[in-house]
Amino acid sequence: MAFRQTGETVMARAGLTTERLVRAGAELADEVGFDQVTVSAVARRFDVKVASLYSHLRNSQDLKTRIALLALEELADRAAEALAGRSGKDALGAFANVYRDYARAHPGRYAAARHPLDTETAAGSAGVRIVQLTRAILRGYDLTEPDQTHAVRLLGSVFHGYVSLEAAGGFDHSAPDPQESWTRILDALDSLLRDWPAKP
Amino acid sequence: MAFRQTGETVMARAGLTTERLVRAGAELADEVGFDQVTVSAVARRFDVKVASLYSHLRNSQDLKTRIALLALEELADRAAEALAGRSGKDALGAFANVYRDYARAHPGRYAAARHPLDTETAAGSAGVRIVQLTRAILRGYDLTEPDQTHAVRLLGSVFHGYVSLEAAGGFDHSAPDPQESWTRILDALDSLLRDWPAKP
DNA sequence: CCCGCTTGCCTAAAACCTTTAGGAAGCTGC
DNA sequence: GCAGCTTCCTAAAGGTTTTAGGCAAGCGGG
Repeated sequence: MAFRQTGETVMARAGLTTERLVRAGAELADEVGFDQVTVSAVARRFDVKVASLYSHLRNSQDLKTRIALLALEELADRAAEALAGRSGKDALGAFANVYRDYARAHPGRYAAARHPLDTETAAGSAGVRIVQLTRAILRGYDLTEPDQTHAVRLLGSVFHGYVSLEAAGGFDHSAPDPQESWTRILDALDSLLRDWPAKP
Repeated sequence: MAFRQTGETVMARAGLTTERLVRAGAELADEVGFDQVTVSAVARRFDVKVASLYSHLRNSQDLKTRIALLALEELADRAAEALAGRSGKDALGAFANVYRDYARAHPGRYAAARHPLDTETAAGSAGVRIVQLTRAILRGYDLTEPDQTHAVRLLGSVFHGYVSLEAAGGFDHSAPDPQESWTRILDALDSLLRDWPAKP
C-alpha cells in the first residue's frame, strides 16, 4: 500500500540516537526558548517523522528532562574548570561568572537547568556536583556547619536569582550597568563571607 | 440546523469576563502548575466552549500574561501592607516573608509572576511597585546611590532565587531545615546592609 | 550469497489545544 | 415589544502528543 516517490534515495537512515536528539533539543532551546522545544520541532530538524523519535524518547517530558540534565552537566563542568587552582574571592568570582556567562551564551539551556526535576532525578544529576563546588568555594572562608550550608544556599540563591532576573530583562533600561552591580554584589558577598555574623 | 437538547435550561449565560477568566486561570495555576494553564482548561472550569473565551482574551499568551500581572499586583499589595510601620531589619524580614509565604501558598501564581513580560508590559506592571518597596526598605540602612541600586538588585536576587530553589525542591532532603537557613540568611543580609563594603 | 532477525523509521489514527469565522440566542433600552 | 449589541455557540483548520503496527535496511550465520 505505501508507495514511495521513485527516483530518490529512499529511506536513508537519519542515524537518530537519544544523545543526538537531546543535543539538537538543547540547540533549539538556545535558539527559540526552552518552552518552545517540542518533539515535533526536533523531528523537523532531523527531517524525520515525529513518531520516529518515540523509540529514543519516552515522551515530551523525557526530552525536556534530558536537556535539563545536559545543561547541568555543562554548567558543572565549566564551574569545575573555573575553580581549579583558585580560592577565596578569586574562586567566588570565577564561579559566579561561569553562571552568568553560561546563561548569556545559552539562555535556553540555562532555562532548562532551572526546570524542576523529581527528587530522584535531581539526586542523580550534576546539580549535586554544583553544590559540592559551591561548598568548595567556602573552604576559602572561615565557616563551620551549619553556617556553611546556609552560605551555600545563599550563594546558590544569589547566582540563580541574579542571572534569572537579568535574563528576564529585569535590569534592562535602568542605570547603573548590570555589570557594575554584579561586580559590587560579588564584593559584598565576599565581605559577608569573610565576616559572617554569629547567631544572635 | 442546530438543534438543542430539549428539556434543559438552554443557553443560560455563564457571565464570563476577562477578570473572572484570569482569576480562574490563577486558581488553576495554583492547583496544577502555571504551565498547565490552558485556555481549554479554563473553559472547562466554566463549562463553556473554548471558542467563547476568545471574546475576552486575545490568545493563550494573553491569558498567561494577565495571570502574571495579577500575581505581581497581589505580591505588591501584600508587600506594601507588610512594610507599613516597619523599618530596618524588621522591614527586611517582613518583606522577605511575604515573598516566601506567597510562593508557598500560591506556587502557580508565583511561577506566573516570574513569567517573562515584554518591556512595555513590565513597565506598567506592579513589578515597578515591588522595586519601589524594596528601595523603601533600604531607607532604613545607610546606603547612597549607586550602592542602593546594587543592594536592591541583590535583595531581589536573593528573595527570588531562594524562593525559586526552595519551590523547585532544591532544599528537600537535606539538613538543616530551610526555615533555619532563611532566618540566618536574613540575619546575614541585615548585617551586610548595615556594613556595606566601600568600593575597593 | 541469501535467509532471517533486529532495529529504525514510517504510516495511520486518536486525543487534545489553539485560533478564526460566522450564526443564533439572550439581554438592554427605547 | 422590537432593534441591536453582546455573549456564547457550531464549525473547521492546523498543530502537538502518543500509541500501534508495518516495511525495509543492514547485520550475522549458514
